[in-house]
Amino acid sequence: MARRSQTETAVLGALSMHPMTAYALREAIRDVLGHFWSESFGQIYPTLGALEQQGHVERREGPRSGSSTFAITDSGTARLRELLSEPIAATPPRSGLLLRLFFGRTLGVRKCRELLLEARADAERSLAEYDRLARTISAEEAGSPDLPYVLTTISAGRHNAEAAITWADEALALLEDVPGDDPPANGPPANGE
Amino acid sequence: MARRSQTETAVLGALSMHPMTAYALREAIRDVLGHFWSESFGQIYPTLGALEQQGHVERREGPRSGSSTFAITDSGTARLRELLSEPIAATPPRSGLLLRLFFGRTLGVRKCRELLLEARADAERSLAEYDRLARTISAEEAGSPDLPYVLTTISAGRHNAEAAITWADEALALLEDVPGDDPPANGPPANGE
DNA sequence: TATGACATGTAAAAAGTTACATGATTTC
DNA sequence: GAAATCATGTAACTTTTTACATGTCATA
Repeated sequence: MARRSQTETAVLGALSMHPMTAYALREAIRDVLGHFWSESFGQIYPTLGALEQQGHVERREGPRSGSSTFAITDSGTARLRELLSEPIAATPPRSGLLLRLFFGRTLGVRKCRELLLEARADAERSLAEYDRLARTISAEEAGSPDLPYVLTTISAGRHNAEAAITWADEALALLEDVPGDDPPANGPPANGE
Repeated sequence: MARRSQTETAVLGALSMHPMTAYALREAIRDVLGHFWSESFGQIYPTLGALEQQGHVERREGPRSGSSTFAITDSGTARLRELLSEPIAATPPRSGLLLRLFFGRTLGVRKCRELLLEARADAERSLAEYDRLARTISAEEAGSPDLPYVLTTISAGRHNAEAAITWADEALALLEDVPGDDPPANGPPANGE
C-alpha cells in the first residue's frame, strides 16, 4: 500500500461517517483520528481533488458561499472497502523516549528518571482524555453502527496508556538501584543546555 | 530537534557502547534499536562522514583491508549527551490496524476479527522475542553499566505487547455482539450517506 | 571456485511537513 | 469594526526509502 493511498483511506473513511467540508475534515482527522493516525494538511486538499476526479467523492454546496461539502459516493465506498482490505503496511517504530533511555548511561540516571516521570504524567493525561472522548462519542453517536468500532480504537489507546504507566513505575524502581553517576567522565557534566 | 540529528543520536549512541564498522552499525540499529527505533541505511554513511569531519567519531583500521572501525571521541560523547538532553520530538502516531478498525463498519466485522487475531498473534510473537532478547543481552552484557537501561527498553516492549493481547481479547469479545453485517457484497452498506 | 556474509557507498524517487497567501463570515 | 474562526489552497523544503553499484574475505 503506497503511502499516498493511506491518506486516501483516512479521507474516504472520515467522509464515510458524515459528509463535511475540507476544513471539517482536517479537524476530524486531527481531533478524532489523531489518537492513532496523522495526516499532514498539505495532502488533504490534493487528495480530495484526486478523489473528486475519480468520482469517489462528490462536491456539493457548502454551508457558506464558496465553500463545499464533500460526500462519499458509491464508488468511493467500494474504493474504501478495497483500501481497508489491503495488508497493513508496517510503520517503523520511532520512540524518542526509548532512544534516550537506551543510552541512559550517557544521559545520566537523574535525567532518565525525569523522562520517565514525564512519560508517566503524559500517559495519565492521555488516560483522562480517552475517558472523556469515550463519553463524548458514546453520547454523540449513540446507536450509530460506527460506535463499537470507534470505542475499540479508544480502548486500544487506554490499554497503551495503562501499560506505559505500569512500565514507567517499574522502570523507576529498577533505576533506583543503579549507581547515581550523573554523567561522570569528561565532558561538561552539569552545564550547557 | 531536527530530524537529521536523530540519526546522529542513534549513530553516536550505538558507537558509545562499542566501536564498530559501519556495517555492524547498520546491523546493530536494525537488530537492537530496531524494536523502538528505525533508521534508513541510506543515512548512516553520510551521517558517519559528517560526524568524522566534526571530530565526533574517529576512523581506525578495520578488521579487513579497506574497512574501518569507528569509535566515538570525547567531543562525540559530549555531543551525544547534548542530543539526548534535547526535548523529545513527538512522532505522529500511525497505526494501520486502528485506522482499519475505526472504519470497521465499512470493512465488515469478519475482517475486523481477522485483523484482531493477527494482531494478537503478532503480539505473542513479540513477547517471545523480547524474552529471548532479554536473556541474550543479559548474558552477553552481564555487568555492563548499559545493561539496566537496555533492559528497561525491552521491558517497555513487553508491556506494550501484553497490553495489545489484553486489548485484542477485549475487542474480540466486544465485536461478538455486533450484528454480523459483513458488507452486503459491493453495494453501499446501509445507504448512500 | 562458488556462495554467502562482510563492507562501503550513492542517486533518484517518494513522502511528508511547514509556512505562507488569501479571503469570507460570525461574534463580541 | 476587530478578532476569531471558518475556509481553501500552494510551493518550497526536508526527510526517508529504495534500489543499485561495487568489491573483499572466509569457507565449504
